[in-house]
Amino acid sequence: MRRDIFQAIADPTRRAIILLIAVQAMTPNALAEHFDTTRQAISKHLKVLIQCELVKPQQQGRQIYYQLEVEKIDEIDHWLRQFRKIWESRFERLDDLLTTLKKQQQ
Amino acid sequence: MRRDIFQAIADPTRRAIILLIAVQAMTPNALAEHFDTTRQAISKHLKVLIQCELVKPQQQGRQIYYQLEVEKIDEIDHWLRQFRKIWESRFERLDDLLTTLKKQQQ
DNA sequence: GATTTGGGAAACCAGTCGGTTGTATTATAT
DNA sequence: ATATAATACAACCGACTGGTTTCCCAAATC
Repeated sequence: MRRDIFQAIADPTRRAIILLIAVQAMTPNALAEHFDTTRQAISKHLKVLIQCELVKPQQQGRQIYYQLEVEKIDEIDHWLRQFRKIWESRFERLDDLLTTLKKQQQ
Repeated sequence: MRRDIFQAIADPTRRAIILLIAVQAMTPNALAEHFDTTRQAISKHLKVLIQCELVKPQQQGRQIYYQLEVEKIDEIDHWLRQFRKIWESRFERLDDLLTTLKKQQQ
């Protein structure tokens, strides 16, 4: 299944998970305590975050600490920068954007 | 229905729409030409974008030009800044720990 | 006034999502 | 060796998503 970071951060629970593990790596149980859902639901969210490489599991005994892959957050930044670049030069070169978009779709 | 900007930009077609109208306001028909879907599908995407105030319709005769509400994009930036603040303060805490350890060695 | 054109709204469909419950697996503790 | 704890995995469910098709409305054109 195709996962991308924008889909990953679309869910508010996942955004909260990201902020939590930004402070320190955490286990599913520890994370679940901060939410009003089951541990299994959190596990599913973590699975999504792993699939788009935002998060990395680190086994430690029978516990699994999930830690953030910070660099991945830059992909959001990248899109924002692309957007701002377009916005700032919005009166020039619509054609350039169109060819860029076409390439990205391929 | 509760809409938020993160859900809005989760869809790749909507992200492309945002980039397109960042250059200039466009009508649904004009937008649809750039995608492999029907005008109605694009209209639905625009509806989502309107609901979370990323886009504003502007009637002009029987055509409706959709234009971007740029400031709204800042909400993404805001979350990123919040995230980075947390991430950086994590290292500050590490620094504190390290200086504490250093003091203890002296 | 009839026709065409730009666009919205509704009904429908298959696929996905976020959640639950239940079961399986593995590491620690007794 | 057995019990317990931490977690994954699978099946299921209702809600939502992105898409299509069909229909309707209003503005422009003839």
